[in-house]
Amino acid sequence: MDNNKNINSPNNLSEPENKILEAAKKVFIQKGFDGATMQEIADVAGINKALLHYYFRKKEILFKTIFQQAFSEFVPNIQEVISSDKPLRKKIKSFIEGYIDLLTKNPYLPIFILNELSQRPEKLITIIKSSGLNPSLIIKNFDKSLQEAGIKSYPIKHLLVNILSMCIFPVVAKPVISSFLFDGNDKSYQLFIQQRKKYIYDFIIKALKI
Amino acid sequence: MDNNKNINSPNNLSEPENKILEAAKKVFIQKGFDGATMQEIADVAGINKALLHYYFRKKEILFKTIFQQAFSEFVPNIQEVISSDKPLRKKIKSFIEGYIDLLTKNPYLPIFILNELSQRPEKLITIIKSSGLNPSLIIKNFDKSLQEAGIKSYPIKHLLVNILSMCIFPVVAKPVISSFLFDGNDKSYQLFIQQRKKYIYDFIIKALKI
DNA sequence: GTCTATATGGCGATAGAC
DNA sequence: GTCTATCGCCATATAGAC
Repeated sequence: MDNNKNINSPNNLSEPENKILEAAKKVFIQKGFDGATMQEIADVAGINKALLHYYFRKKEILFKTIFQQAFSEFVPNIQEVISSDKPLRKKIKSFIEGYIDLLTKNPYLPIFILNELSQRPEKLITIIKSSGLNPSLIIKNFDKSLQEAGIKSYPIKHLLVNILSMCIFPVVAKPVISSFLFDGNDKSYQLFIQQRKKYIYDFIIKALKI
Repeated sequence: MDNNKNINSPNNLSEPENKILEAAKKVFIQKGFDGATMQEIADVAGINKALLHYYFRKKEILFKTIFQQAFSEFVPNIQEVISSDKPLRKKIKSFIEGYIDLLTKNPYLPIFILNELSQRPEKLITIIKSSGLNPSLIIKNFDKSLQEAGIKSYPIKHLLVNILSMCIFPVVAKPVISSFLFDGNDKSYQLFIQQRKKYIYDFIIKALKI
């Protein structure tokens, strides 16, 4: 029996379980699967290694739990935005602003996801497929919006990838961009990212001639 | 004395040194610093661990050598393209096509660079700074081209990042894109990447109203 | 230069007392 | 459930024969 329920917790997990997950998230996202150690996760969680293995029998099990959680955070409420009944321009604007805010709050998330996914595609692809994301529905809704706005000349998958690229890549490539374009000045880089809300939007609107 | 020079080699390195570098590149790029082992590198090179340490005293030294080499491959001849005297549209077109070809040939390169750079920014930033890339010169030349083409309304750094994002991100995010947009079909994904040469170009040209 | 053998340490994982 | 102690393994790195 679990005599250690945390009544104040929003989920049904015991208190150490929550501390472990929080610690594991921090360590895995910062160092990746190979770079993270169970010892460090235990230290951050304020428990010892043995207890870690008591709750999550293997490193891989703990990792997959974290990865799944991270992936669902990384995928925003795009479905919601796209299927709303706002005009197309508003939809695009909301999506960009929301996503850049999300990325600003979780700058390590995308590179973690993308790197792990590159190194263990087979093992992780099932996890991302069970994320509840429905790409064909998104495509369908987005396509409808484009049709209504009279845009037929640009393929929707490329448009979708263009938008995502321009939002995510600058966060993933922070070290290069910050160093080469802003002399390592973090304030300038952060400002640049915020400015992108406007400039990505402008770019897309002009490209689509809306 | 080095009694093992490889006369046929284009560089000045001994034969085992070249085999080691080739093997290390393959392993490091595929598995990252933490995931790679000296044993595997030695195996791929067809030598033993001890010899590895004879030539490169520490894993980190070998890694930095590979990283530097990888980074200079990852950074294309952008300088050359930008400072040529072709019209702006041609410059943009050449750059996109050349870069996508480069990325198609080396699809693991960008995620390797970006991930290692995220995890060890301080240690690697000096390496990328010594890459010979001159960003302010590129900006300057590119800016001149834009001025001549009568484009003043869009900030150059954002434009530069937009172009790079749309080229690089789809390669970095291959597992997600392939799985979600193309049902895991690699042929379809590869075709998509090739199509991007045209669609990225179109997108930019329209956005800039050239 | 190249090898075998080994030192040394940290890793994931488990045993077993409490 | 939580701890200390420890196992077995594999990592980087070195010693020393040839």
